[in-house]
Amino acid sequence: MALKHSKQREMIKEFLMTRTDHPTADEVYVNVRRQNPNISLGTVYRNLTLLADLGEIKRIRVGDGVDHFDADTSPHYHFVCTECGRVMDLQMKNLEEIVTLAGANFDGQIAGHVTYFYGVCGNCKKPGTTS
Amino acid sequence: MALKHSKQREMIKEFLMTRTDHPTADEVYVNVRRQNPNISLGTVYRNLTLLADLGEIKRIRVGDGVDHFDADTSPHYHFVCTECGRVMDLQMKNLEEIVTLAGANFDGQIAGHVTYFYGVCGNCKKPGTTS
DNA sequence: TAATAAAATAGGAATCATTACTATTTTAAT
DNA sequence: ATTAAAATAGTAATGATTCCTATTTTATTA
Repeated sequence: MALKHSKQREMIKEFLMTRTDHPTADEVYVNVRRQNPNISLGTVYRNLTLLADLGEIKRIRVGDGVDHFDADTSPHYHFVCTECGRVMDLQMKNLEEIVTLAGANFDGQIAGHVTYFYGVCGNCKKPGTTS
Repeated sequence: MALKHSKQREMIKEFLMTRTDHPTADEVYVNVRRQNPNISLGTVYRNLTLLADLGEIKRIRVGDGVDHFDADTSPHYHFVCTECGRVMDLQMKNLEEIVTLAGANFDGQIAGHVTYFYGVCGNCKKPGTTS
């Protein structure tokens, strides 16, 4: 833990660590405001970006137009439910080898890949379960 | 070709078909305006969305905050250059089998995957080449 | 401990991509 | 030719995110 965090930054990181789903900046804002009603949305954004730059959290983009954040920085994949929009973790091995495949007929230098999966989550599959 | 396209819609699709890179809505707008200086940005957006919904073009999201569009609707992967931001095609086999891997320890129904690669493109690799 | 400097905040304004709205025009159908 | 449907241009609205600035908090130093 190189940098000493401000109170609000610590709060934001703590909150993220309690969550296995992957909140958006606004969700972080709404929740953290319960402990600190004065915190501003700008502060949430600034600190999420800072934490992501430090590598202490991860920014997740799954094409829904909103950034999600994850306190688990270990490499893993995500699933987005096309019904409820939730983003959840997937238990599966890393696919780094596909970078080699991708580089085989390509001129440039491939540094990495982004992969996520989509479909209907376990909750939405069960009819009548609106949660 | 089920639906008869309007003049501007046809123009947009034609333009996309001439491009192997993957223009954004604004790039489409700027270019198509050369043939029809009166076309509005709203029309470009509306028709790109319509064409994508019809399956005649594909919307590509590579996490740069802007949608790109591709007239090639066959399944293939993309590469984003972290230097110049360009989005280009990759020559490689489809990885649909990873959906099975992803579904192995997952509760829901996985319908598909999104994968793209990033790194430095051939052009940006060569130092001094600013193009 | 008081004074000074640096870092961070709250709150609001600005930005940028995209979508929505509406009066008008174009195209199709009768 | 008349009427109805579809699409457009142009502009306003939206929503996520970033930027700006006066003020506050925290750290540093004498």
